[in-house]
Amino acid sequence: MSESITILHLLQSCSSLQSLHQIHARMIKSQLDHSPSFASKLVATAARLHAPTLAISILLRSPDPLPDPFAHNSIINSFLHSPSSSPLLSLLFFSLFPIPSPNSHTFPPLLKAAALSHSLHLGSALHASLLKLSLHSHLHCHTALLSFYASCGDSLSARKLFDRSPHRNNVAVWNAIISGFVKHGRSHDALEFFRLLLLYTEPDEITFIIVLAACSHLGALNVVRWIENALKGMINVKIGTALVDAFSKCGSVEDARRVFDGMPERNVMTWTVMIQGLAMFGYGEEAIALFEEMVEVGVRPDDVTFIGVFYACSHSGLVDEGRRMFDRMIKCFRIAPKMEHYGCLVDLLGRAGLLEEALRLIENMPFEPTPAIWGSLLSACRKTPENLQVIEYVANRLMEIEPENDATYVLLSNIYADNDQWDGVARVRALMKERGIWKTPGCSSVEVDGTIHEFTVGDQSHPCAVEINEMLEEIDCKVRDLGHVVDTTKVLLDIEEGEKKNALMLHSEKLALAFALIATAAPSSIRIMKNIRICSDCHSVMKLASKAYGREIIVRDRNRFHKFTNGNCSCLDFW
DNA sequence: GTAGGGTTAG
Repeated sequence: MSESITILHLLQSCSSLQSLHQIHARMIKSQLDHSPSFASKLVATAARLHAPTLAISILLRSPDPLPDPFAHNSIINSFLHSPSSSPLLSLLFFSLFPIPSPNSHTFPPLLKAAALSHSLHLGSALHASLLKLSLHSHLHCHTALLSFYASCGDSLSARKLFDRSPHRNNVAVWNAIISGFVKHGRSHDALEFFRLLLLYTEPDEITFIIVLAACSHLGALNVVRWIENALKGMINVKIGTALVDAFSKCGSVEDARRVFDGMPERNVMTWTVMIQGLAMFGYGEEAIALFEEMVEVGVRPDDVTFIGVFYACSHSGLVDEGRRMFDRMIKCFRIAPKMEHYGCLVDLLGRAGLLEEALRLIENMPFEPTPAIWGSLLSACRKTPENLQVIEYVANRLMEIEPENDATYVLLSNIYADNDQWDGVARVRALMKERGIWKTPGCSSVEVDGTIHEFTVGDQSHPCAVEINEMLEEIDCKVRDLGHVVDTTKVLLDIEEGEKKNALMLHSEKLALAFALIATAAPSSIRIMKNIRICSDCHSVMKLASKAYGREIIVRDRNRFHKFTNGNCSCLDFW
């Protein structure tokens, strides 16, 4: 075998930088390093081994310029994928080392880097280059461009490209735009596009995974069921895990468990989503039991699994179990606790009223406490409003670090309201006004006959707005008939003076409830999903409405479910 | 001829 063929084979199978150096020495000895095609392969091999800077140094030492873009493309890719590198470096390399003749392989990774660094400027410049080179319609460049605009939130440009796309029979183009919608909280649009996709082409596994994420945000249980049916018999670990997760997040832990039990193969993610699903619904003991089963069958839990485990403990008030699990995570599984784990533990202790222990934990953490840690203590404090001194201390710390974060103000205001301290509420609201803080509007969704209806606070844009308002009044009357006085004060505080009457129960989840009551007949249960950061105070209304209308009402507030039946709530949280 | 697009839990 000639030396050059041997070196080609060696480069192909090279798996360490040490052997790369040896091959390089051999190339110099046989003077092959002067050949542009060999130099190019050497550079590409260094890039493949996640050594982009070594690749650049070989590139610079190569005697002749390399006309083939292969070596440059490999370095761009290497900067994008090397664990210790930043995507911006691939863009920097591209601008500092111009490629003599860039091709269709050059741009997709650069566009991905621009998307990852949220740089609309750099991406638009790449778009211009693509147009200049007439590469803009090339399938992979076109998809990458579309994905770039969609994931940067420039949906107008994304839509423009998509509407004129010559590749609308290609599923990747659809996946790019649908995933862009999901990333920007427009899951409703994502589902609309999914329906449209079915008219043009066949969805693939990636489509289903993206769409299942959209369903999870919206609580589109029937769409998840439809997908499960469409996939009959073709459920692998990935799609099965996504299904289990989507079913749990849509409020059907039973369906999640059914899919989980039927899976022939499960990995750490599958177990983790099932544990989380049980935890979300308040089945803390079951979640812990499943964790033990997981360990017993030999699946090693990771750091995310423990988030689910702590979540289960805090949701079900299992304080000792939580403390034990924290020790076990460190000692038995050698997992170093991250900030998120401390956050969970702080939440658990805070909810149990052990504020001093929670504060001690924060002080003894090996990291500087983040706003998220203080925030998790503050929201946990809501369970024990009698500790107002600690609450005010924590809230003040938070307002110092993050004066622009609306969640802190709203939380503190709600805690004062829980304690009937209306002067406190007024103080916080005045502070918000003074500092120009805007509350992020909450958004709730409800599925009726497979269609998702979305509502924001005070939303009057629904076609049935008139009926919804009448229904809200009716709910109010029925609830009063039950002999309970609805405390609407907290709701009214959000609204300016003079609008009190109309403002009654205009929180987004109440609008969703009123619509669902009009649109569905008893005894069907009502599932309302709320994707926001802050809890609002609709709990008592939901409780009473479940009794007045004989309905089961399930409300998801972020990742916690509250189940209301016949005037009772099955969750331990907060209330 | 090598490589390139859409993707998985808190």
